Amino acid sequence: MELRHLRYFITVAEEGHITRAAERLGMQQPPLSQQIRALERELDVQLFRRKPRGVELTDAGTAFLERARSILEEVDRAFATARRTARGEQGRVVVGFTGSAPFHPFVPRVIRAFREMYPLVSLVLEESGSSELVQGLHNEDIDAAFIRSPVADVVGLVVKPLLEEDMLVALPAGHALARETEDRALPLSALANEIFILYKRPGGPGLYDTIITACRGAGFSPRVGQEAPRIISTLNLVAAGLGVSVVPASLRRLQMDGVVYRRLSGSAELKAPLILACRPGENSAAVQRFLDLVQRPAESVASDN
Amino acid sequence: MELRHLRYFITVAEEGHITRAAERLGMQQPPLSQQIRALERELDVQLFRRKPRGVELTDAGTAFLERARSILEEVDRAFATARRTARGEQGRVVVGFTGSAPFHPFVPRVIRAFREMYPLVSLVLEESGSSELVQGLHNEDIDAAFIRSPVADVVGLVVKPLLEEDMLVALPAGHALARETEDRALPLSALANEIFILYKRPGGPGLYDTIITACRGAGFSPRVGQEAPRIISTLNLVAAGLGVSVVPASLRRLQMDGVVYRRLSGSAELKAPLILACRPGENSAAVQRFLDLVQRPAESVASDN
DNA sequence: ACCTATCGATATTTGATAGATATGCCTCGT
DNA sequence: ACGAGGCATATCTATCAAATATCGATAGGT
Repeated sequence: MELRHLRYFITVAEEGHITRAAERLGMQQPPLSQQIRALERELDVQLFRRKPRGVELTDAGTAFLERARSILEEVDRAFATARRTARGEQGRVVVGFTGSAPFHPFVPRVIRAFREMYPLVSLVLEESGSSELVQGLHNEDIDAAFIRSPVADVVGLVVKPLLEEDMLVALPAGHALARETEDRALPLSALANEIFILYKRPGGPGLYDTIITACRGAGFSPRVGQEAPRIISTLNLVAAGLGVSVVPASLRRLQMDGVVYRRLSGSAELKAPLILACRPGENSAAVQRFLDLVQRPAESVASDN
Repeated sequence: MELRHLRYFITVAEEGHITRAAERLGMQQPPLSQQIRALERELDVQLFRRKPRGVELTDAGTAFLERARSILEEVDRAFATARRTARGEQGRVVVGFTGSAPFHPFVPRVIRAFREMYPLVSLVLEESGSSELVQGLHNEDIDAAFIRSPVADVVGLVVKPLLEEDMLVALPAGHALARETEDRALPLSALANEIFILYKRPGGPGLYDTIITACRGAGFSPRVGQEAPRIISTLNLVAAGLGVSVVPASLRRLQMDGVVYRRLSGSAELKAPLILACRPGENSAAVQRFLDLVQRPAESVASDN
């Protein structure tokens, strides 16, 4: 059996008339009669009762008609699905991000834009640590990740800097340096005697190294206090008065009681990058759409905090 | 597109290898390659990535594979449905019966047997008055009906007597005739002075006429009291002491408080028939199965009450 | 690094079969 | 009774699926 038989059968059933159906199908009556008979022979079921004026569905024919229609519909749907999947309009994209990434407005903005442009793509979001994200990319558990800094084991991954943002110092509310006018930039060297609460990623260098290096550049070697497993937890420690921290500017959105942010000056190298990591080649079209969308406006949006 | 393309596609997807798939399909590799390409061309979607050793589904191909499989399954189901419907193993049968019919064990027995033999046929049961049932047969609302007596407007319907059963007299519990030993038959003439509560069917002769005729044959003209719209309601009136009634023997199963049944003698013609009515020709196979099943064992079961 | 086996693509031929043409036969309506 | 309408049958044609032969690319062995 072929779909042709179903198409013919449906038309004949709808017309109740082989000759008219043949006309509608753009063919002659005899071959249509033959194909219908061939279908009946294969089914070993009489689908039509031949009447002197036209044909009429048998009960078996009626039952078959329903099914035949739904089969053709499903064929159409299968076509549409394949095409949409090929075009990246349908499918699944798993996006990972570190805890600090979504605070930069770029990330939620681009995710929202993607959902609007490709509503049929199911977008799975996963927050996790940078090393887990990199691992996830290798395992093909995730397709793309927003991370904060170049990672060690990114060999075999594509890493694209999206934007850089300034870093702020986060001070406990009662701190001496927090009393000054907030919007005046603080020289990094002013923090020489502070205890630093830093986010230390287990596997490889992150913002940690960036900060240490910047401090050295400002002429002091920072005293590092407690380390926290996630950026947000460092702020909890700052709020508790255990020290100061240096965090990406977008974290300012996270208004925590007991934490005051101040801009830093004289440390041009103290920037927090936002990086997109993905697997090279072999990405599904939907993933490719996502990557394109993320990178295209990245330049224009750039660092508008 | 034809089902052939789907069959080929699925096999290639499963083998990941065109040459092996061709082998499994009992054909050569080049035509299979061509058909796959033709499918891709029609879809305008690449379904396979050609690798040096075999082929590999693309994401679109994976999405399409699922659908393709379910389409072929649905085709199989459509075939099975058509065949079963043709054989009468699937479909719908609407059976009507008058209120008194199901009390004869033959009716529930045959219905149960049908359900067991043809579990895929949805059997709809409808209790209704004889004239409504006849009307329903004409309107094609019902396919077969168990009725009690030859009906007037059965023209155009097939009417098949299934069995005959004796009739009993139903007496009020306190009645003089009810005091005698119950299992001794009562001559019909003994009821000469009783008031008869009879079921009077609006459209045509029924048991009503049978009873009147039998009484005349026994030498008296019955005094007819209240008439009830359904046989069972006559028994309510009997229980209330408003008179006696004559009902099919199977109604004995309906043990009502205040009603006593006695056999009748000397009235061979006083029989209650059970009749199967249906439309001539043009019945669905499932209905035909039902009619066959009802009539085949009807002779053997006959009148075992 | 080269050579060879593997496997898909391409080119050409063959064959099956869907479809066209011509005609027959049955039924209904006039 | 006759003609028109409509499906079936018979025969022919053309298309397209499949077979055969060959090419080309790649991976893996030596």
